[in-house]
Formats: sequence, C-alpha cells, structure tokens
Amino acid sequence: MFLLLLEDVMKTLKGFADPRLIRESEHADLSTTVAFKIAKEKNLKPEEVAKSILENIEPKGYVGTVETVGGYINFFANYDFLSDTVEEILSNSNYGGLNLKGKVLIEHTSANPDGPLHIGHVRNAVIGDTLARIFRKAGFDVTTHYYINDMGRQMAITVLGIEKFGLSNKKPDHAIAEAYISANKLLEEKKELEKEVENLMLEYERGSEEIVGKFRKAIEIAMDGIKETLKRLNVSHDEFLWESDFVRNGLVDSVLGELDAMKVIKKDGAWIVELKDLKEVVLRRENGTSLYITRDIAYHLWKSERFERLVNVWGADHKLYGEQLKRLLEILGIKVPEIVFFEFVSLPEGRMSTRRGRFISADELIEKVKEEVKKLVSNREISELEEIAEAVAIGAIRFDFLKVAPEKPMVFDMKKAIDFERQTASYIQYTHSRACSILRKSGEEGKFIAEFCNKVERDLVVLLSKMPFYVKRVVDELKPNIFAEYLLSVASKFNEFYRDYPVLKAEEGVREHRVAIVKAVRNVLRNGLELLGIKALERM
RNA sequence: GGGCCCGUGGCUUAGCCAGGACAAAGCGACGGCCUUCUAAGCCGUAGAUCGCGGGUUCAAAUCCCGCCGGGUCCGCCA
Repeated sequence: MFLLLLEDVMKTLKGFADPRLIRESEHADLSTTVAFKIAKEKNLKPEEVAKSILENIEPKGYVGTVETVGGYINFFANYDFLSDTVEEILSNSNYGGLNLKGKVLIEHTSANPDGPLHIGHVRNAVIGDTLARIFRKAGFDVTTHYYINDMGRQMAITVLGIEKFGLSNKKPDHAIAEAYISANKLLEEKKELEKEVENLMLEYERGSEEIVGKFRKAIEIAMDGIKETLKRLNVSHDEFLWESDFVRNGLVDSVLGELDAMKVIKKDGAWIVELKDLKEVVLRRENGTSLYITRDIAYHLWKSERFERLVNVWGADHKLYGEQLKRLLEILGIKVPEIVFFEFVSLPEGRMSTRRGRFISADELIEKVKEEVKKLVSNREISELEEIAEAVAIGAIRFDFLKVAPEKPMVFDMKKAIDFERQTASYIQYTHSRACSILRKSGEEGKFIAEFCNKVERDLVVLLSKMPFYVKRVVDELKPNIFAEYLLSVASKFNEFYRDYPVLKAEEGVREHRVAIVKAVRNVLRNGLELLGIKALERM
C-alpha cells in the first residue's frame, strides 16, 4: 500500500518528482528534498522553491495534505489510504506480497561436508533462506541450491580419516568431523600420507568406481546430519547439487573448449586465463584435472540457462574469487550472479576452523539457547513447553544473525546469544501472542474507521502499509536485515498502542475499530515472522 | 606490499550507495509502572569530538584525499 502512496506522491509532484529524493521521514509519511536540489541549480532559497512547488501541485490519490517546512515538502496520507490499508491486510492472506515475475536461483550455505554446520554457516543459511522467503513473497519463482563441494582436498582427507579411524556413533556430521580432524592431525605427523590424499582426489575426478563410492558414502553421511540441522533452523533447499556432476556431465570440458576456441587461454602446461587488473586464473592443471573455479563456471553456465536471476550467498573471503568468476563468465557471455557477501563470524579467541576442531556447532548453539529459553517458560505442559522453547530458540538464533548487516564482521558471544534483548525475535513473537490474546478474547469481527484513529493508531497503520515496500527493498538491495528491523518497529509501535489504548474495554465502535487494528497487526507480524523463518506463536 | 570490508554513547547496532529537519534504537546504569487486554511489556534520566586529519558544499556520519586500528584475500586449495 505504501508503494501506492509513493506513486501518488510522484503523481502529485509531477515534473518535480525525483524518486531518489523522496524518502520516509519521521516528520511525515513521505518527504522530499527536491527543493534543495532545484534551489542549488537555480541559485534560489530552498524554502521559496518549496513554497512555489507547493503552489503548483494538487494532492493526487492517497495524498491528503502537503506542507513545507524549511525546504522540505512533506506528504501525509489521507483517510482512504488508512482504510484501504487495513482492508487490504484483513482480506488478503498474502499481504506483503508483490507481483514481480521471473525465475530466481538462490545458492546458499553450501558448507563443505566435512563436519557439522558451525555458527558461520548459520549466518550464511539464515541470510540465504530469508532472502529466498522474501523473493518468493515478492512473486518470484524461487529455487534454492546447496552446492556440495565434493571434489576438494578436505573431502579426500575425510575419506582418508574414515578409512583410518572409522566413525563414532555421534550425530553423523559430528562423527565425520572427528574423522576429518583426526586425519588432519595424522597428516601433519606423517607427511607421506599426502600422496594418498592426492591420489584420492585424482581417482575421484577420474571416476574410479571404488573411490567414488567411498566419497559418496562419506558425503551422504555428513549431509544427513547437516540436513537435520538445517531443518531445525527452518532452512530449506530445493536441490542439492554436486560439484563433481559438472565434470561428469561434460560441462567442464565444454567450458574449457569454448574458452580455448575464443583464444583467451594461455597454455603453459596448465591452462591459464589472464584478467586485467586481477590475478590470473588457472582453469586446468598440468595433470589435466579441473579446478574449483572451472567447475563453478560450468555450474553457473548450467544455472544461467535455467534462471533469470542468480543470487549467491558467500563468505567475504571469496570476494576476489567472486570477481574472477564474474570476469570469466563475462568473457563467456554468461549471466553474472549477484553475490551477497557476509563477513565472518569469529570467536573471541579468533577465527573458527573445522579442520582444527575450533568452532561452535549450530547444534550446540541451538541446545544452549533452548535450555536458556526453558528457564523463562513456566507452568506449561511438557509438549507445549518444548514447542515454545524450540520456536523461541530458533527465532532468537535466526534473528541474531539476520538483524546485522551482512558486511559487518561479528564476534560471537554465547552470553549475548542466550540473552533475550528487546531487539530480538522473542520480542516480536511475544508481541504477536499479545495481539492473538486480545483477538481470542474479543471474538469480534472488527471494523476499522479511519476517522477514529489517534496519532499512535495512525502511525501504526502507516507502518503496516509499509510491509510490501520493505519486501521490495530487500529484493532490490539484498539486505534482509532491513526487514528484520522493520518488523521490530511494528512490534514496538504496537506495544505503545497496547499500553495506552485498551481494546476490550473500549466503548462500542472504538472497540471494533481497535479490534480491526489488532487483527491487522497480528497478520503483519505473522506474515513478517514467516518471511524471517520464525514461528509466530499464539501463546508464550 | 597491494586489493576489498569494518571502525557511530560503557557494550551491540541502524543510518552511509541516492549529502539536508535535533545522529536513531537495544543492552547495561539510574528512577518509575502489574486489584486494568500476557511485565518475554511500557515510561523517564544520564551518556556520542559519528576512528583521526584535511578537502568539497549554504549543508558531511553520509561524497573526495591522506592516515590509524581491526578483519580478509592475494595456491596448478576449495
């Protein structure tokens, strides 16, 4: 709805409209600084320019009043806007959605199957999964991929570890990590095993049936555990693709063939492509085998033929690699992915490392947070307590990672992770259940009357109208944190309303009016939490 | 050494791309609010040379240049 208001503001401004200069404002529903810009160009005073613009325009559509303060031109929505917003929210169960079209592929998480997901992978997973949810809401036909790096050295080491040490009966991904960590230690002591690792990689790429079987088995065991964790985190992937498939299906060879035909490859034993201002890239080893980037180009070729928009969620350590990949794709004339880079999650003692066994697993984090939540919940039957604790714990974890802009480095602090601040998922969940509680007790249909709105109610409704606007912003900017923050602001405004304006005890007429508002808030919070992959509890 | 990212009250962050209205929140501190719809809530007070130094501009947290601190990348690894 807010998007419609924005359009009407543009229409109102006519020739003065500049979408980049129209912003949300604390002083109005929308505000523009276009007068400052014109004043500068024509060497006039902003206030005067604003006033003369005001004299030349007529409010259109949802725009009620227009005013100027200093050089600003402020727009306020009319009653119809408020009524239509509430009407739309109450009648459209998909409220918040848009009608954007197109096939989008989002690749995320893609952790190496050499151990369990750790908290860094969780950051990747919740960013990727939330983007996928929001893209779907925006109307796109979304497919999510987990790209399994099965051809790496770390997989060969894992296979070696299983051979030498077997697997314990821990959760499968944790058992795999033990084998991987032990093998790494062994490898440090016995350098001669290095040959074995190399050989495993070589045989795997060549497709030796025995070795392929061993790799597949190890990876499937690890992935079983990883999938279990992802499921708990409400993270889903539509497809799991194996890196090696792109060697086996011939796409790697055809990519190399194409580049060769384009005469961009320097053959110096190995096959190398030189890139302007970037480090050169080796695409084929001297021994004839492919490299990670070669397979990745093939994977992107495959994706680009099937999807209109490609989004990858990658750790910031892949930035240079991402530039190289994009450049090579450009040379080949293949669609270039949009890459969301997120900075590292480190521990107070430094960087995490699966190889050294220095990490906090997602499973451990979930359990610790859940335990802490259980302390807060009282007087419940066991089954309900479990449900609430799980939902609140997962919500807290997802939100913690989601609310910070991807480019910010994070230092993980368990104390903070288990501390439920006001700015967290549980605050929104709690607010949602408060709204549910009122609706449960009221049982009334509700009837919104725009003219009845006080300041807080009006602000609240305008805020509710912004949900599609924020969905659009996330789709445009690929920053899920702005939606998290939006939902928080809705919850906060509702709590203000909750304190000051009783619903059930209000006089007739006002009561129905407020019930409608509560219902609208409940719907927005419910739909919004869904977009963040957080369960909207009706009771807490 | 070079590239990229981060640096905002004691702590965690939003705002920076598209410069403008008193720098916005949470935690922590202090002081209040539960015979009234769930206090996992709400209100108030104190607390910021927006890393530092220049520059551009009527106007800079935001743009430009130079520093400083932290992270990260610079494999015929993935």
